[in-house]
Amino acid sequence: MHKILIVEDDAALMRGLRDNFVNEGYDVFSAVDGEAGLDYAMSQSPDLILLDIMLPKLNGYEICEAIRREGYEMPIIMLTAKGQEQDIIRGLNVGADDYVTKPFSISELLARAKAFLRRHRLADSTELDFGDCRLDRSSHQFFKHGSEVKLTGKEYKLLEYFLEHRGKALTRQNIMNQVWGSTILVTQRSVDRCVTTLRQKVEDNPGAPKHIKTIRDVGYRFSD
Amino acid sequence: MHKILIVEDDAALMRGLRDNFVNEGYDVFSAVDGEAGLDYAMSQSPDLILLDIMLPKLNGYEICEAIRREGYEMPIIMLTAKGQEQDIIRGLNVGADDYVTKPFSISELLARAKAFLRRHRLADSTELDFGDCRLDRSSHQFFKHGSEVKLTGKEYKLLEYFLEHRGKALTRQNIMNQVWGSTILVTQRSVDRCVTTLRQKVEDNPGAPKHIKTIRDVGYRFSD
DNA sequence: AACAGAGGTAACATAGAGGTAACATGAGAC
DNA sequence: GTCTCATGTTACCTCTATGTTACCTCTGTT
Repeated sequence: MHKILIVEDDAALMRGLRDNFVNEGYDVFSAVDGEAGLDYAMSQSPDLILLDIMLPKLNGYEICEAIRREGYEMPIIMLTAKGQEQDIIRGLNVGADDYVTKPFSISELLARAKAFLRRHRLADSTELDFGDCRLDRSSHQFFKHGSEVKLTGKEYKLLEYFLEHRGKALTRQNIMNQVWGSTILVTQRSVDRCVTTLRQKVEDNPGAPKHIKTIRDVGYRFSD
Repeated sequence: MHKILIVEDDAALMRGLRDNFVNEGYDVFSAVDGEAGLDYAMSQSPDLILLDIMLPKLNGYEICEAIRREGYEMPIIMLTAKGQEQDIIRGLNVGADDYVTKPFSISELLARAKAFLRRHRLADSTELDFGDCRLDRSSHQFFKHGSEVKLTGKEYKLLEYFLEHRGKALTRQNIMNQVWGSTILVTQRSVDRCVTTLRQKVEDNPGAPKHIKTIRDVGYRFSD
């Protein structure tokens, strides 16, 4: 079941959108102002966001920017009343994936949303390899040099997150948001600790890690 | 510090705009006719331009067009007395990024300007190149002649600052404010020391630096 | 040439970031 | 209930980045 967040302050439009998406079998959550929308996006990490631009408290651009800044990567579709080029460009610049101009056809919007969700799912390759290791998501197992090494839940999610962002510098905050979820309050040192245990299972020489590198004052980086 | 150019022939409006932007900490430059505005834009390459349409000598459209023709890409916000759609479209067609219709609210204009400047910063290319070197911000790595050279946190930030201000004379005070942060109190000699270590990693011949030049009695300048 | 002042840089001191062991807590299995 | 294991927290230790100082070199001025 896909979770969809709709951020829209026009009650009538909201009702229409909600009904249609619920009908298609999505789990719909709604927010009527910018702040609530941003809060929800951060804490619940929905699979897709429909985002109006003109909103009370925080506008759509600001929300979009904030979401991306925190490292979330779910698709965002902007709903814009104005068709002006500059609005669209501005939206795309702050990290939106697509936009529709009001008034829009619901069926077109549904089609676009479906396409994003499908693509997102397909992009998940079931096997993630690096070095002589393999993470198999279908069986939820990790193999090193051909034999299974048991990972705990957090270790698994952390490794998965690293593998989906190879080569990128990741801050502890990014990692906490994505692996722990931003509703959970844990110390940043918990990230360090989990990294340590993961290194002991993943690295040949955990004291001199080859894959999970520390970037002082920043966070970590995974390299193949 | 962002440089803003205001081209406006109405003295009262100019004063109001200037005061507000100076208050927000921008470096404001002004021109009261089209020719002067264009000259300034070309020679100083400000970070943002506020451009009135009705101007003596050259009108706003002509200036905008000329700036873009010369390859400059800073954001331009048009100030237009007329709200007619066609003026707006004409402005966008000749390369403006946004417009506000007089009379406009100063705070709205400030917000838009801020958004453009911020986006410009975010849209900054993730890779910064010079000579045979490359700073990759997404992975937080520095490469020289194709192989990685490790930079410390300060060295990284200092190099990033240099690269964002190539060719400009930077005083030690500028550097301290931007790289160390103006709350941190350190000796200016700390800047020298950091420059030295950075040179040893960046320059082929640190004793005779090619990129990080000293400007006696002033500070430093970075050149490609 | 002598000097003064600016900047380069080696050497040292130290704060603080991160690794990690040890302990605490809490949930699920049985 | 008890046991076990995952995971968060704390404390301690190590190591490195970085600020400061001191001394040297270079440059420009008289």
